[in-house]
Amino acid sequence: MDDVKKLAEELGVSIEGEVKPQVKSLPPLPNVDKWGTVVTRFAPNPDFPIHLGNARAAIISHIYAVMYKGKFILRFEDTDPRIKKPMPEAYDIIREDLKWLGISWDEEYIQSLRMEIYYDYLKKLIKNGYAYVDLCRPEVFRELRNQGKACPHRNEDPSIHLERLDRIFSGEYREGEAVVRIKTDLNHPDPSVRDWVMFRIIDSAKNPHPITMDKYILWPTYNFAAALDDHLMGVTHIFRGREHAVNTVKQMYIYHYFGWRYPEVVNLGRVGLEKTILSKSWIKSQLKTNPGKFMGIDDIRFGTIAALRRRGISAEAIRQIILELGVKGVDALISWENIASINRKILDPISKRVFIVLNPIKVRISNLQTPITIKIPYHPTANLGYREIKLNRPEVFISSSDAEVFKNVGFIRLMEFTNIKLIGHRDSEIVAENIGGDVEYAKKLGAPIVQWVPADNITKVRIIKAEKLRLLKLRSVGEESIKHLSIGEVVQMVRIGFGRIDDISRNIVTIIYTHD
RNA sequence: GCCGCGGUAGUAUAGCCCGGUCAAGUAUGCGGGCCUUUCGAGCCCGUGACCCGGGUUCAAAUCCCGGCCGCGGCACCA
Repeated sequence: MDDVKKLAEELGVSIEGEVKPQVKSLPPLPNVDKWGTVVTRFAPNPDFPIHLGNARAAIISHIYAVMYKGKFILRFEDTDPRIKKPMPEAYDIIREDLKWLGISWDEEYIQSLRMEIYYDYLKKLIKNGYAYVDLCRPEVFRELRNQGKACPHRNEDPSIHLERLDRIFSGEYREGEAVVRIKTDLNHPDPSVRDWVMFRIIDSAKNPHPITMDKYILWPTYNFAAALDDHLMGVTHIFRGREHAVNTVKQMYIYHYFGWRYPEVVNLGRVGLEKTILSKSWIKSQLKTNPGKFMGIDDIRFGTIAALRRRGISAEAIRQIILELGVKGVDALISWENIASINRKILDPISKRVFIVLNPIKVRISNLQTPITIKIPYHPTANLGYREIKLNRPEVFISSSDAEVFKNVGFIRLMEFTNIKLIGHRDSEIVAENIGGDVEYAKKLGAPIVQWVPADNITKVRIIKAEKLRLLKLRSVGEESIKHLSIGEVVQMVRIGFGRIDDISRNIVTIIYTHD
């Protein structure tokens, strides 16, 4: 042994398997010195729980805040009670998901609770002639805007607009009848930038907001609320999806009018997860039209954080994957192979090993004294304790695929127990003889080492597995100790793969298949 | 159509700003070996990539131009 070590040293090879940190670090942030303290934020829309793509912005923003000893803010952007109506439970689910991901925040804001602030600044903009209340019909405005022409209301005196604003507040206009626009460049190459909408009327009696109910009818758009808040909250670095690129251009106008400095922006590419559904709106519509076909918002075929957690993917694995993607603006499709490999390495040292047999075939063993109790450690090296497997009668189950091998080889080792020799088989039953001996003997015989379960002392196990977009349910049997695991625990089903205990009832344990 | 972003091995990523040290690093996958009472983990070795075409330069993955391909935006959504 020492010779090996010495040789390794001479060759400059490490045989200690020292833990390479391998923690990929993020590149430095631009212009940190010009801002002083780094302030980042994660600003989800609570219309649905967050998914892996959202988590990317959250994790990166949080890590940078920590890296620069700055501040991290959580801000719920819930200013559309009509089209993206907030889901009341989502606020808490998102908070929980973030905590689970290891993200903590220094400040939290909910935009629907900041309406008065938005109105204040809106009035300032109107007063100074930077914004106006537009009474044109949408089609009319669009027509003019596409030609680079001003709508007739644009050049009216600020006092008129202030007055109209009051009338909006008093409910004189209905949805679609008035809108507040910011004055930008009517010849901007991107028509959507031209005098974009800062506020619109939403009939909150018809579409009450879960937090403020029908208190407000004039709602800021994303671009107004986010732009204002980023400044008011002192955000210095913004990480958001590429789809927001134009929004930066739009929001600059507000900053320009107020004389503020726009934060540094990093546009991130979209994240996809192989064979998984990420789109919030898609998931939402599926759950609405086919509720019976799914396991809920955390159905393991979805890419929500809740789903990944339920499947047995660790928060650490998600963080590593996200870190590996870096801060590029290119889209990335994460493969399950990669995620599984990372997750495996995290779970392998800490998860219990248990015996589960798929498609059980009974093996009757002669020359075996029963009852007998076999004590097996839960983990080969980590100290996770032992479980006992009781055999009252000399009969065990092995999987049908192992049974086939047994028939060919003639010998097999029941893992951690004993070696047996094939005597014969009929129908769905194998007859064998206990020949005893240790692992070395099994190796000498060329006997495969397989997991097994006592035939008269089993726990029924249902394994749920995501196969692309289908859900497979595998029926199997496992050792009795499985019943005593805790829900949420991730175990390694020996020679099958990792699985998370999803449910334990008197007669069946449900395990969600994580990955190989 | 218009505006914008990007294209490094099967997949993901480093390098590109500040050309040479890049005959391109890492992870995963794949092939082989070792270890191991798992088809898991670990350890060795190997495999495999700069979208295409021009230009600048002594020198280009890196800079410039053109093309192709992919993606995003063009909402009274975020």
